[in-house]
Amino acid sequence: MEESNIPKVYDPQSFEKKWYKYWEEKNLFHAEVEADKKPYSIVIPPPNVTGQLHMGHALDNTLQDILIRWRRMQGYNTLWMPGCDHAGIATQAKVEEALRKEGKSRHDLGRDKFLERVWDWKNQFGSHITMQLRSLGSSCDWERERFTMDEGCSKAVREVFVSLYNKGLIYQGTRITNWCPRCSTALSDIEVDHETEAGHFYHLRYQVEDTAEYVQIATTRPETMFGDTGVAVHPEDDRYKHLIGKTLILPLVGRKIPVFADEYVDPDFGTGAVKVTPAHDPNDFDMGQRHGLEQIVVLNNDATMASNTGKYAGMDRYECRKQLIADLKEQGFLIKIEDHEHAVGHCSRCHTTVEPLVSKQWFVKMESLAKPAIEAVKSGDIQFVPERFTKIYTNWLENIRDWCISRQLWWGHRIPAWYCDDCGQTSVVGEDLTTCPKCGSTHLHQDEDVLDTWFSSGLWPFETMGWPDKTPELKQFYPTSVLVTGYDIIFFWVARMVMMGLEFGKDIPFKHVFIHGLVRDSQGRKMSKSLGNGIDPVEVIDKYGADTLRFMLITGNTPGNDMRFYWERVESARNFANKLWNASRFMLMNLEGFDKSFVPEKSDYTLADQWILSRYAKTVQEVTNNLEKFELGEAGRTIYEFIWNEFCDWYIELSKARLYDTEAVRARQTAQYVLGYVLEHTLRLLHPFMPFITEEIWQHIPHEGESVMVSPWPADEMSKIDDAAETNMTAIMETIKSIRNMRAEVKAVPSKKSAVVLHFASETLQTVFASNQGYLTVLASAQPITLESLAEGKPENAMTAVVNGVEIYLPLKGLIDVEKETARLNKELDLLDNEIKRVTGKLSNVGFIGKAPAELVEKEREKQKGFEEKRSAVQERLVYLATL
RNA sequence: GGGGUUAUAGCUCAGUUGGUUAGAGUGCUUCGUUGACAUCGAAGAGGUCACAGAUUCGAAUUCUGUUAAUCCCA
Repeated sequence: MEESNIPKVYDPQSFEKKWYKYWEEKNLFHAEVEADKKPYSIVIPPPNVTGQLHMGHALDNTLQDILIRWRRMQGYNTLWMPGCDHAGIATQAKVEEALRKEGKSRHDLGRDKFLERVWDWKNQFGSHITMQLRSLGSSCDWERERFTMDEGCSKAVREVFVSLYNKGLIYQGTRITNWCPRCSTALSDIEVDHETEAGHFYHLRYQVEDTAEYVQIATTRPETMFGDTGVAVHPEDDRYKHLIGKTLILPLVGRKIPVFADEYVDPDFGTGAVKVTPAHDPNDFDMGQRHGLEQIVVLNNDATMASNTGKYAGMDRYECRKQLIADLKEQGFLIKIEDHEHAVGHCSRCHTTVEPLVSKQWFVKMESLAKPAIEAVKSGDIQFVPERFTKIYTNWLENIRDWCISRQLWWGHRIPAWYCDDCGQTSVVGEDLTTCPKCGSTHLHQDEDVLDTWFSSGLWPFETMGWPDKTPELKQFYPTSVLVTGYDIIFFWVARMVMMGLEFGKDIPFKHVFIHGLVRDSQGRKMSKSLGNGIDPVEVIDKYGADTLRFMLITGNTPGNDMRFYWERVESARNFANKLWNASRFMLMNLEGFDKSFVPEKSDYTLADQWILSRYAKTVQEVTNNLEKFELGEAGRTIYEFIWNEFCDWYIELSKARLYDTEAVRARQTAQYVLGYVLEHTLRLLHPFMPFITEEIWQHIPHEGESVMVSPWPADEMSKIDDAAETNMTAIMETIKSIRNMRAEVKAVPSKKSAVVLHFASETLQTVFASNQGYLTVLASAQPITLESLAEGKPENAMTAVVNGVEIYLPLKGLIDVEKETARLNKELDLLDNEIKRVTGKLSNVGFIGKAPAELVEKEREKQKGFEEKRSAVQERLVYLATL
């Protein structure tokens, strides 16, 4: 039989690990392909393999786990596919940092040895984050765990690369890209964060050849001057029209560059004359293409000045700027320096200022891939939750530019391109190449670069299911049901998965995209390492339990919005767990004599039983509806309120009399039954949110089955809804509150009971109260209780309150404080007057009567009646008081 | 420059197709512990729903504008 002596206080440490192990041992997370079962699948947003769990992960995975556990209980064949991302730059940087501590660089080791080190690192620390996900309770199918660098994913990546290349959608080109001097690699456009910085406008003097005239050029980056190959002006700019076609002399350098006209130039910006450096600025690059200008690269990959910059060669870019300005000033080329705010690009990984740089890179042509991806969302095949993110997504895709996918790193999927040293042929093939298909030479070398990490992440929904093979997994679980992720990676990841999914998975990768916000600190700042304001979710789990963290994360916010982390909110969630814990304890302590086979007859149910069962049934409906709408926070709040405000605050109290009376066996058994039914079913409702505590309690109380996590989700409880019981119980509860209120007003001694007289408007209500008056005694300290009809004379020396259909009198032994009582009733009168004024105004408005739904008008009429009845009772009382 | 989000109780936030006496948690005040829980219970104070218009019989909720905060894109 069940154990009844469970600890007095909720102690998550004592059972969380145990249950996770139990679920894994019973293999409850695992999904087999079962063609006849309805599938529900989610692929995890793969965390960085060497990373550690932060609040964002905790939120993201809690949301996924709730959906997965809920659908699993609903009977779906449920797959949550876990895995990690190899995270090119981040992981490589970590290993390089470790090497640096040994005084080495990756170049000292060489590519192969370095990669061995990375794999060692991955094997050593790679399971760290998945262990942390387990401690959160994530019910992932660990048997299927994947890694973006594993064999299957590598195969998929090659397949996709070769296919896109053969379709002409991948090409190699010498173009301007963003270069991070610290990471020493090219970046895609979205890996650059633009920030407004305070900088300067340097006004320089460029002399017109063979004249005394000069053109004033304003630049924010004078050091790129060495790469200038022209100066552009707007064709309609009268100030410069006469110079178009003329030649300028580059200061200090003496090189000759042309003046040309281009619509791009904004005559109102700066001086209206722009120095053009095609190798170091994207706009200048475009102008250079239009006008056939030479590209002169003047910066090295580490952001020092190139050898073609004379005495500045080797200097850091900023050091050079300083020196150069000094030199220009000295030689009279500097006109002035103005303060100027401008947007500067930073590496999203390391925050170093990026350099736009011309280099040879691989690109994906986006236009034809983006089109169907836009269409899939516009047509509603893929739906964003909340809907507003649709616009963000489509706007980005509609203005998309080609995607630079090559990275000058070692850790990642190496580009499957081979170059023939003899004939120069480039071959892109799926298998490692040893002979040149063109000339048969064996002198080949593979492209040194690796692919952008997001290239393989983009294949995640289908590469994890065995693509390119036609696996049963793909057939059953692709497309996945929903993707859960933060709004910060819609471009990086979501959009790319949609494009790749449509192109290669031959279908959308997921039906819904459920977007959440960021978890910020209590001041609303982003949690970050540099600020040191991050809260470690593992610390919260250790101190308060995973259930507490989960519940805290999903309540008190709405989908798509950021939230703040407060320890007070953690405590509040913990208190809720403790409340549930103790409610269960209460039940276990009163289980003696429990008969599993006992089922009450309809006539056995008390009003309180009918009420809580009805409330429970409505809770099931509401929670299920909210989950279907992805309103997980609302769903959680609904269960919270049911458990705390209805089940604990009222039903448990109402059940006590029957439980303590061991003589009336049948009544006691009915109470045990209802208590057990509601608690056991409520635990199921709560299980997706708080898996551990619900399992721990569920296993203690009477139950069927091996785990609450695979017990059926409550459904079809409609027959339990009983509106009459709810109305009657509400009247009793309102009456109890009124009596408590009055007792508090007169500072009644808590241990002493008060006599109460109740007058009823209807006989039915009087009967209901007659058979339930014990509740008033226990919960409102009312005794003796006199029940009379409204027609009876009113008690004279008494306090008064009115609830719908009931007038409540609290006769006082001594004289009542006429002044205080009058003030209290006058306040009540004011309140009622306001309400009556409002309702009457509404009801005398012909527009309202005519246009509002009849049901609503009727409701307002009833309200009016209720308010007026109360008012006259209060008024009558005031008249009486005035006579004293 | 373009776009998004937010503005409701001291604080953090709910309020989902327009109709509630505008809610919760936390904090605050008063009272309460021999039988689930002080990680608790009871009672209470606290809001011109940012501002100005518009639509409507009716607006915290829809629309427009203003202000402030914040984010994304360029």
